[in-house]
Amino acid sequence: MRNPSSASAVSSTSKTPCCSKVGLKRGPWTPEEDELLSSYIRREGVGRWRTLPKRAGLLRCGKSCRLRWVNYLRPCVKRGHIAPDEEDLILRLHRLLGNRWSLIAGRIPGRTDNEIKNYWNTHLSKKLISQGIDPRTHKPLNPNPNSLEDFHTPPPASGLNPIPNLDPNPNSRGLQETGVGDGATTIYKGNKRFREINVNLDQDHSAAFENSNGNWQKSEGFTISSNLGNNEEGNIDYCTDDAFSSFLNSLINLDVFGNQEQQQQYQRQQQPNHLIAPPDPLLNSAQTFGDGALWEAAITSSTAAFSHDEYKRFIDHVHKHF
DNA sequence: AACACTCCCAACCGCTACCTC
DNA sequence: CGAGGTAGCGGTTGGGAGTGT
Repeated sequence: MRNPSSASAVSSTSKTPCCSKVGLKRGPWTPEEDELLSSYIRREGVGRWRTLPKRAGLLRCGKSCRLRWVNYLRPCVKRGHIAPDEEDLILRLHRLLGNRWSLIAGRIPGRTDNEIKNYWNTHLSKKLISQGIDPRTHKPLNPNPNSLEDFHTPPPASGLNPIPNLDPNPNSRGLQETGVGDGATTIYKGNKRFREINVNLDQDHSAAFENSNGNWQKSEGFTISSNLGNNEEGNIDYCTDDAFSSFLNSLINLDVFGNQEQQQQYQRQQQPNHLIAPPDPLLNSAQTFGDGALWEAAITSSTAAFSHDEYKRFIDHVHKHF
């Protein structure tokens, strides 16, 4: 969209981005270019982005082609408005993960990191600010504890809003080609890059609620449960041997139940003469985890079989924000 | 109708980590 | 082990659409 001129000017700096080469087109993609790229990838598959443009007959850099495919042309990309349940999930994931857009996107079927990032920057961050919440830390902008009631938001009209059923068609998101939207996402643990299979949130939800009816304390201990690994169709929706994924989902589920507890507490408080501000669903877990002791215990438990370095980056974030 | 302003989001940039030789 | 190439990430930009005056 920037620099809609057909050929970019070569940067005057020593940096020479791949698409700044003379003769390569930049700016908005035309339908013809989209078709060229789509048909080529349908034929040949993704990968080798560097040489793809030439082979596909495109006057674009590979980087631009990849972005166009990942963010727009992939069949599994879901267009349209972010649903309220998706928004709720983004908020919770962002509080857990920070600006790890690709990691967040990997858990919201059909949404790209770019889309989520844009939505966050244009909608959710402003929404949180309007509620008096720091969008970076999810903590009150005003640290004065006496002002907590000012930023508390009323509970959702529909009541509890646990991790939603985001995708009515479980087959609509598959394990496809490699790339950001391939049903897997790249995550960083320490200095290592890992490929992580997307979690089917529906499965997680059912597992979470199953636990809630029975023994959801399993989640608290972040035990890596093999029960989460398979669904009835036998699809690999959950990477059972990826403890980090399991751990993250445990956090999400724990977040849900943190909300549940707070919501129930709030409802109990909604008796006459109990005009206490409702708990902010966005702060519940922060409050639940309080000084981070529970996080520490949970992380220690869940990482028993893994090196500390692998989780360091994630834990740093957790400690920073909780 | 014309202009100004704001918002949205597709696309690009710079950086980092991994891979290959 | 180091250099170069590649892929992917988060941050940022800016044109177009929408809205207000």
